[in-house]
Amino acid sequence: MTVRVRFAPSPTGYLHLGGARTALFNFIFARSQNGVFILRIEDTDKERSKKEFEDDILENLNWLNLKWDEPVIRQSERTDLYKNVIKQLIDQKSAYYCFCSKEELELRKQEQLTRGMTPRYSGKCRNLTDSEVRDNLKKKMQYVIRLRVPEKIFVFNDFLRGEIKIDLSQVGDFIIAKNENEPLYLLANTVDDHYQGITHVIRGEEFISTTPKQILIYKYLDWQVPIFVHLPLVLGQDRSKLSKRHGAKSISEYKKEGYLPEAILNFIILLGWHPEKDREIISIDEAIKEFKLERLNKSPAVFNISKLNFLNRYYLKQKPPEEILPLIDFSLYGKFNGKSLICQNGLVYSYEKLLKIINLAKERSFLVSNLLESVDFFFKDFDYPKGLLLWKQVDEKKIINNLIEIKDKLSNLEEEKFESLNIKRILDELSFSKDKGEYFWPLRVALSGKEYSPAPFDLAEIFGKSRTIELIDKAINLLKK
RNA sequence: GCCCCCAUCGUCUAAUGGUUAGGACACCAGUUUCUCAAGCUGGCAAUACCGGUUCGAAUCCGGUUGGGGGCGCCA
Repeated sequence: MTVRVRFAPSPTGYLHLGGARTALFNFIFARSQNGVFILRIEDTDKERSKKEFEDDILENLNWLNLKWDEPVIRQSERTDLYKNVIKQLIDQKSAYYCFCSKEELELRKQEQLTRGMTPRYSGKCRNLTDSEVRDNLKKKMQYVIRLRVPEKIFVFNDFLRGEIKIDLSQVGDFIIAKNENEPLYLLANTVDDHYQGITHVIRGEEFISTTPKQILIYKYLDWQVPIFVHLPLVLGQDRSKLSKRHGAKSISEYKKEGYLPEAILNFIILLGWHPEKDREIISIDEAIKEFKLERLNKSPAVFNISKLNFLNRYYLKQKPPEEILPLIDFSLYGKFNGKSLICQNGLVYSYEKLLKIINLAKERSFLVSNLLESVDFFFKDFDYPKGLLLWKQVDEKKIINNLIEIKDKLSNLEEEKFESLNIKRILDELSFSKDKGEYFWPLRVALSGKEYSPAPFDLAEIFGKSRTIELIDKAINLLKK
């Protein structure tokens, strides 16, 4: 039998890390079994469902490269299907009309709660006769449709947790539809899982307690019950469920901040699953090869940003600069036309030079969004305090002298040899048997204006001969003042 | 309050009856270096508690405690 699994989000919020993780486990399981991964949008709640959220979910699943195999199903487009099932359940007396008012129910619920009981429906409308129901409907009384729940101990099997026992007498007859045309989650979800031939329901642990209710629907309709796999939850730093309402960041926010999809996927797959050997860096393709449902964890995982940051740095370092370049927003630094960058101060950087800059910068940042911050001196005129040029206790005159020496040597270096290796050699020769800092430090400050930066010879190559000389002159003049 | 789930370093986790309880992140130190970052080397750090089963328990069983989830005409 072909494995068929689904990710079934409701479009009532942006796709967040927890949702992406559920989608990922479904996706990986499907791929590992040569199965089918389905995306279903559960938009039965017309009040809260928004197109904006649906678009966000689709867009970000695509960005994460979690591609679904069949056209997207929207519950709002399948009302006929639910209608038939609701009718059948009523006809066979598995479900019934309930005319109790919301106020009445709320009152009873509060009463039960204060008495320390689990709130449940009394079953007041359970045994209304057909004619009573007809009369009430004729009178246009407000109603809902409830499922008849037997009072017995119900046992079901969870793939990870084994047998779970729930006392149905504590559950009570629950609402499956607002009316003949409007199913609620519990019903719509079950009907779709059945008609879409879902074999494994892989979803969050928060659904464990509703599972018996859903299985009851399967039983009433004589449908094959799928295998249930309840994933442990992802908890926030405060150890509560990571959810939209708790301000969990959306995937699109992570994207905007400069996280790479590879890093996010690697991060979330380790939340509740681990490959057999001690391995932290794992791609989705590798994970698919060795994925086994059995190795899924049962305990919740606390979300921890520093590991995500570590992974992002790792993947950023691995990524060739030409793949990073298109991800960068150059508008902060000048006009980028796809080939070269023209800075506000008139400096121009070719595509090749931008790649070199990215190579230097990616060692110093773990996010794409602030990648160029550490090397912004390339793109603008900058100032720095005179004292920054000084190295240890070496006096100003010596530093001026050294900068002049460097300048002379570099001036003599031919344009086409103005490369990092050659420049480094010159600096090494000048500082031979001396404290290297006397030469490297002031040049580095002259070229970057910063206390911390990449190596001066790398900066010089990218700046090019004339800009390098210009910046050295600027430093010398600053010292002479 | 009631029901359900869970329990190994601060965090993510490995070890499915026999290991000095392993790895990764974070943190700290050393190394490299003109600076920063990266890299490399090392260090700190855990089986929640109490009983039981067993020659032997992180692992199996019971209880306690702690954490989480659910108890909607939300999903």
